[in-house]
Amino acid sequence: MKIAPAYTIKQTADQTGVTEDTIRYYEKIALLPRAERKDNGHRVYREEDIRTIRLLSCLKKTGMPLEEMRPFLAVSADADPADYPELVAQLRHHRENIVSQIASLQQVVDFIDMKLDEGRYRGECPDEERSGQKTRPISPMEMSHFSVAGRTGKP
Amino acid sequence: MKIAPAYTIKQTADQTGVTEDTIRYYEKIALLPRAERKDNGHRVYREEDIRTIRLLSCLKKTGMPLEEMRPFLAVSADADPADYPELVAQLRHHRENIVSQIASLQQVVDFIDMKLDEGRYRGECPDEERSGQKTRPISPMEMSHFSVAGRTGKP
DNA sequence: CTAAAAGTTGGAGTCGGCTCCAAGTCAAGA
DNA sequence: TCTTGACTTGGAGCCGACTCCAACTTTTAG
Repeated sequence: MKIAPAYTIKQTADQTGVTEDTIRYYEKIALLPRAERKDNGHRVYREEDIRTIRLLSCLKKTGMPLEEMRPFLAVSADADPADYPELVAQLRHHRENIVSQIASLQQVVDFIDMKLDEGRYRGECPDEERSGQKTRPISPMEMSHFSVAGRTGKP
Repeated sequence: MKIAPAYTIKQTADQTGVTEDTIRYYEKIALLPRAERKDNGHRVYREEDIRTIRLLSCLKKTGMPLEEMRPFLAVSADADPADYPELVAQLRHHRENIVSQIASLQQVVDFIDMKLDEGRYRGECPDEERSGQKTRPISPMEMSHFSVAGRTGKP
């Protein structure tokens, strides 16, 4: 049988771009499960852990607070999410958020593009808070032809 | 001639979803220009200001630190960005970041979708840190058919 | 005239997310 | 044997981004 490759915390940090301190911190606040230890107490990481840490780092880049990441990890660690209906609901909810965030980002890109190839323009953001209605689920497809909402400059 | 509509800080807060305190804070740190005042010292906001605040709020949702937003505002306020080549470079740089962030987010969506309709899977994040090479500029188009990078589960 | 509502200021406090110690353990090399 | 280096722990400190407060000035309603 094959041996599963194991990594030190330093190697893990290098591979994920997350610092050792931060990895330990995530473990401390139980965002990551307590890592396996060697006899000398040193942490050992597996491919799976590295993927998990990458996922965290990825979510972090999107501005998600650490507390909101927990549902992702629950799903990431456990076997079947279908066993936890509440978790599934949370995940769906997060999906919506992210999709709408993609739309926001796409608008920022549009904003920049506009600014870069003409002088004056200001894009709008889709705003899930405004008028408390459900976030409209904009599909990634739909998003790509997002048109400019209004213009401010002279005609 | 028409009168330009003006808003109180409260109305502005309501319309943008940014609290009054935060708006004042942004002004304090000069992220927003000092707002026009009425005779009694109360701040007055115009459509333009509201758009600017929405832009900030939009950028914030993406996890961008306030300091990084300044270039956007410079462009937003000034006339022609082409006058400031360094600013243009910064904007392009930010555009790249955002595009790659969109890709990250899309992967998170994929991750969730996978998790939701089968049991176990773990996606990867595109990682600009790893091996210091330039962020590959993934176009929004290209992104929409992002395929799953690898799979861990059953065939 | 008084009271409540909506604003102003400066400054203090809070909270999330690290980041940086100091003190200690262990393993390998000169 | 001594030192170097990679790790461990608990805890303190820091910074960004608010958030709250006290003291004050209007303005509007009753």
